[in-house]
Amino acid sequence: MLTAERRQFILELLQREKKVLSSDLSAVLKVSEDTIRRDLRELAELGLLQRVHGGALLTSPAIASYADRQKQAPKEKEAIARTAAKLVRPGQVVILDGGTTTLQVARHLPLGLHATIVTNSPPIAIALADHPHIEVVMLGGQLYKKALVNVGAATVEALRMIRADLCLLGVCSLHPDIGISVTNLNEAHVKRAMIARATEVVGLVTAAKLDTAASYVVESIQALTYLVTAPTVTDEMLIAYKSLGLTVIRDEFS
Amino acid sequence: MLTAERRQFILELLQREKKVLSSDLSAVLKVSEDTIRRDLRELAELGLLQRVHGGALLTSPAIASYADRQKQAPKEKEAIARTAAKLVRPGQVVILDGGTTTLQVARHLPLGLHATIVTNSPPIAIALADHPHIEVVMLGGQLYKKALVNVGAATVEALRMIRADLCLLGVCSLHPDIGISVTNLNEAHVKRAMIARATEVVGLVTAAKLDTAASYVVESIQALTYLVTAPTVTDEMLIAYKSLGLTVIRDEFS
DNA sequence: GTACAGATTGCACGAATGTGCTTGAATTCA
DNA sequence: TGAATTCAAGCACATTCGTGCAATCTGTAC
Repeated sequence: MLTAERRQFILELLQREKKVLSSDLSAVLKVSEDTIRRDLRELAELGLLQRVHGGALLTSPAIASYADRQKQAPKEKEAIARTAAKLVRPGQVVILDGGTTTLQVARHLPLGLHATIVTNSPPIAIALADHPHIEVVMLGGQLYKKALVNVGAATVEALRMIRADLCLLGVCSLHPDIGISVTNLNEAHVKRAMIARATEVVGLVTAAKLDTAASYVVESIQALTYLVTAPTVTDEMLIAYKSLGLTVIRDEFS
Repeated sequence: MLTAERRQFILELLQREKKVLSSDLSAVLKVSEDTIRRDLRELAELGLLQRVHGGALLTSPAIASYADRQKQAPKEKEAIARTAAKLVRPGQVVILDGGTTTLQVARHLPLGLHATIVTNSPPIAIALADHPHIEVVMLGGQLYKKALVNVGAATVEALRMIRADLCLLGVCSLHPDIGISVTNLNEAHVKRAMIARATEVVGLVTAAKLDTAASYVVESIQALTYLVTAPTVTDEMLIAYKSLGLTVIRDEFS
């Protein structure tokens, strides 16, 4: 195994596990701990990980907490993301909201797909950077650090220039009567603008977010064209939404 | 076997195996390792593979150039970045250009610093997300994947709303007569707009970029207030720049 | 056919890189 | 505090790399 290859492996493992131990890596990769330490030191110098006694952690606390959320129900999110990614047609202009589920969508877009992705999320932009045929348009604004998305008047204003075919919206809370709601007013404004600028709107929602509400209301349920949810959600939970005219898409168990 | 034919074979094998070893290729193709190394070097220059010690790896072309550049002279870049980070005063609004050196600047800003950072680089925005007292303003635009920065009319337009105290500019090429130049026209437009919107402009430049020029000229040397460069650069190399009125800052050896 | 320029290749040699080991210092934990 | 682990620095060894140089091959012009 080549040195560069080994380091790439370490980074990938770190991405998945959130932390790595020198001793484990030494055993798994069958090289001395010295070599592992050298690897970790050099990767840390490049800013690709954070060196700590005994191993290494993901780069920054903020990204780590972001990574934490990424670990919450990853299976469910991935299933939703995979299904949602199939809704994107070649040549479309798609607004991709920020969030951990939508980040998964970005990762699951087929490599051959030609499309334009408009997003307010720096991590999504970076994730799409090595996608050969996707044009990425980034919406500027103030960075809302907790969610790693750009928000504010600049973001809403930039959206006024966009006329998209599809909007994939990460939904924090969904309730039949209250509608789509979030915990941050700026995010609400941006999501509302995104909905307004797309022909079809898809809500991505995990089971835990169904029938909940937060402080700031984005739009009513009718603003959504499709609802993509996990296979674990029962039909019963969805009756109220279907009766409001929503088309519900659930992935088969994979 | 023709040279072109051999290189084609290398690329195909790489596509299948994800990696190739110089020694293996030498044996299979019955040529010396020197020839293989030459092949790999030239293919890497074309961006068709990623050269590593011992062989080559498959690469996603867009992001590869960025990853490569991150590995070039990291020590020197860090020294420059550390020095440049000291120029930021509390409370200032600072435009931080994209690039590998400026990313290091972001990482070296003191944790206690209160400031606003305006940037067109998603990686810089993410790097600053865990900084407790820095407000991050992201400039939108089209993502230029090779450098991971946003460019285009939207970026320039967004800058018109900004009036910054300081601009830290990653300089690709610097020449006493030609000025600051870059390899991409859109980048040139953005850098020019950044310079125009800041009271003081700092150029960050590694030794290899001094006295070079690229296709698109951003501004003359006089547009810069300060030039930050590495301790390895000799006084002699800087005479021409100093005589143009530039204040040159070199870090002490660390 | 002959001469010549340019490209390609293999070889030699010194430099750079990667690895494991040893030693002594630093860190962590009981 | 003491013991165990982890770390950094230095050393030796093997591999890989880059460069300069000479030999070979290719195509072109005369």
